Amino acid sequence: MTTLKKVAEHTGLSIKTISRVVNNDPNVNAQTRQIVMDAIREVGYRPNAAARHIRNRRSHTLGLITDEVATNPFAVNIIKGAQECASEHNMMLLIAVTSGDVERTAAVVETMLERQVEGVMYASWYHRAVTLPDNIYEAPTVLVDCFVEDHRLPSVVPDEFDGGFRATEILIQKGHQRIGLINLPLEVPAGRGRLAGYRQALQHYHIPFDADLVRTNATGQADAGYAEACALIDVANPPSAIFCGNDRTAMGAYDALKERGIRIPQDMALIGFDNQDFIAAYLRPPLSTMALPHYEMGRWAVEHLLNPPQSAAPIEAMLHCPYIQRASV
Amino acid sequence: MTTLKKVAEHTGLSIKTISRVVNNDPNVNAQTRQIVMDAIREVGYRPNAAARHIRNRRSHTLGLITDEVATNPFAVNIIKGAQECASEHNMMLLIAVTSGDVERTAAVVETMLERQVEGVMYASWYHRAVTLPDNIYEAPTVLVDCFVEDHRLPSVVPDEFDGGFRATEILIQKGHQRIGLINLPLEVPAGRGRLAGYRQALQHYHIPFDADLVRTNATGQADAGYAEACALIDVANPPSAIFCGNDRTAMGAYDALKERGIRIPQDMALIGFDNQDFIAAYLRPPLSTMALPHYEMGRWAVEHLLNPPQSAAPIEAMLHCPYIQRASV
DNA sequence: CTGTTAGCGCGTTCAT
DNA sequence: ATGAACGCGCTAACAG
Repeated sequence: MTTLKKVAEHTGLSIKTISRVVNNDPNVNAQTRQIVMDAIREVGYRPNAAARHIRNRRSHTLGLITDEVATNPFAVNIIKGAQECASEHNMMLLIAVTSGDVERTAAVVETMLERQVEGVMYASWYHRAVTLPDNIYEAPTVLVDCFVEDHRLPSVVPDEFDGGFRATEILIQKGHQRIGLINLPLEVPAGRGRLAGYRQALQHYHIPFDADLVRTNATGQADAGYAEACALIDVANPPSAIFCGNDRTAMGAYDALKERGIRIPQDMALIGFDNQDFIAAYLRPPLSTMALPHYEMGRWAVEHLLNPPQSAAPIEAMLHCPYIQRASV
Repeated sequence: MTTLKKVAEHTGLSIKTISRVVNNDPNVNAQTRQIVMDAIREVGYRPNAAARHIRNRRSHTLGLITDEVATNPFAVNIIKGAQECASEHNMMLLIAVTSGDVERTAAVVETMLERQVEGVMYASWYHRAVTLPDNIYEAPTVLVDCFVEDHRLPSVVPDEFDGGFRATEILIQKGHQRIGLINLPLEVPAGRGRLAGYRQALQHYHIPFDADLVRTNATGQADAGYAEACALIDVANPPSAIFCGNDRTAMGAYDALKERGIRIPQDMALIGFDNQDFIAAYLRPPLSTMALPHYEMGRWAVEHLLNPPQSAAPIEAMLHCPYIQRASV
C-alpha cells in the first residue's frame, strides 16, 4: 500500500506536507506542491478512505436497505435515484437486501451502523406500511415508498390520491362520463388513495359515482385484470373508459378488449398506473399511464438525509405521479 | 461514540481484554467474559468497522459498478445474486451506476480503490463487449454479462449457444419440423450465439436449414417483433413454431398471431428468451422461455472474487439458461 | 488468563 | 511555510 509516509520518504519532506498537498491546503509553497504532486504520481499514492474516515469522523457512506426492490424490476429506479444523488454529494451507497425479514434487517442495520453510515434508507418495492427493527432508530433514516404505522420516521411516497384524481380527470376531459375503475385492493395505500382520487374527480366534475363501475383486481396481476375487465364490459350500461389500478391490470384488460374486438382507444379508453417498464410502452397501442416517481423518491431520500430539516415531526413527503401520455386514451 | 476504551474504563479491565471478548478469543476467563459482555450491552458498544479495516487490512467490501443495470429492471437480479452471496461471506456491496461512461467509471473505480474494496464487479445490462478504464486492473475484477475484447479480465456470461440449441431442440421434440427464428441482430453475442445454437440443433436432428425462416428483430422491441412475426406467417411454407430471440419479440408476435386468429400453442408454438419479468409470465397464454441466469451470474462473480482460481488465464464462464416451461409450446 | 507497547494511515494540535 | 508529536479505534506481538 502506498501511504503518505512513502511519499514523504520519497521526497524527503514531512508526512504533514504531503497531507497538505493532498488536501489542497493553501499553505504550501508552489514549488513544494509540484514536487509532491510529481512524487504522488510516481509512487502511485492513493488516500486511504478508512483512515480518513477514522480521523474525520465521516464515513461518506449511506446505507440502502431494500425488502425486494433490488430484486424487483419494478422499483429499481429508487436505487438509481439514490445512487446518483449520493454520488453528486460525494457519498457512496452500501446496499443490502433483506426480503422484508425484521431480524435480517436488524442484522443489516447493525453492520451498517458498525460502518458508521451517515444515514440509512429503507425502500419497499410497493407503497405500504413496514415493520422495522429498533436499531434503525440509531441512524438518521428515511423510508422510501413505505412508512411505519406510527409515522415516527420520515418517509417519501407517491401521491396516490393526486394520481388517481388526475388519471380520472384526464379521462373526463377527453369527454368520458362513464368511467370504470379496476382498483387495487383497499388494503394497500395505492388502492385507497387512487379510489379516493377517482371519486373526488368524479365529484369535482359533477359525475355521479356508480358502484357498478368499480371493481377490484384482488391480486394485482394481469389475469385478474382480464377477468375484471370482462365483468366491466358486461355491466348493463358499460363504461367508455377504464382507469386501471396498475399497468398489469391494463395488460389483462387489453386482452379482454381485443378478444371482443373492442378497439383502444376508439371504443374504449384505457389509462394505467405505475408506468411499468417493458409493459406500458410495449403494449399495443402503447399504454397511457401515471408514472410512479421511483427515481425521484430515491433522490429525495438522499437529499433529506444529507440536509435534514429542523422540524420536530418527521415529514411524510408525497411525490407527484406524472402522466405519461401514449396512445390508449 | 462507544469505544473499547469506554468499556474498559467501565469495567476496570484493559482495552485488550475487551477486544478479546469482542473477537471471541478463547483466552478469556468465563467470568471476565460475562462481565465484559454485560458492560458492552450496558454502554451500547459497537465495533468500528473502519478502525478494524485499518488494522486488519481487510475492508470486507466489494464494489459493484453497473452501466445501467441498477436502473434497468432487466438485469437487476445480478445485484440480488451478488448481494446475497456477498452477505453470506460477510462482505458488503458498494454500488455505483456509470451509464457506461469510461471517465465516470474511472472515477468510480478510483473511489472504490480508495476504500480498498477487495474486488470489483462490472455489470452490463445485456451481454456485450465493454470498454473499461485502466485503473480497474488495479483491483481483482470480474465482468458480469459482458467482457473486454482482449479477454484480459475474467467474466461470466449466459451460454447463448446452448440456450439457442435447447430452445430449438424443445420445439423439435414437440414434433415441429419447420421452425422460424426471429433473431436478435448479429452484432450482439446473443444474436450470434442463439442463431448458432438454432442451426446446430437443426443439423443435429437432420432438419434442413431454411433461410426464409430466419428473420431479424433489429431493435429487439415488441413492435419490430410484431412485424417480423407477420412476415414469417406470410412466407410460402410457414413455420409451425417460432423461436423468438427475446421475450419482447414474442410479445409482439403474440399480437400478430392473435390478430390473425392463430392460436398459441395449438396453431403456432412460441418460445422466447430472457424470461423477462412482467412479460413472460403475464402474456396470455404465459410464455415458455429460456431464462437468463442473472442471479447466478451475480453469485458467480462474488464467488470468483472471493475464491479466485490459480490459473493464469482469466476465465470466461458461460452459465446455463434454464428452460422455463409455461404454456406457449 | 491478562495487560503493555506499538503502530495501521491520516489529520489536528502546536511549534519552529 | 514546514514539521514533531499525538491520537482516532482497533489488534498483533510480546510480556507477565
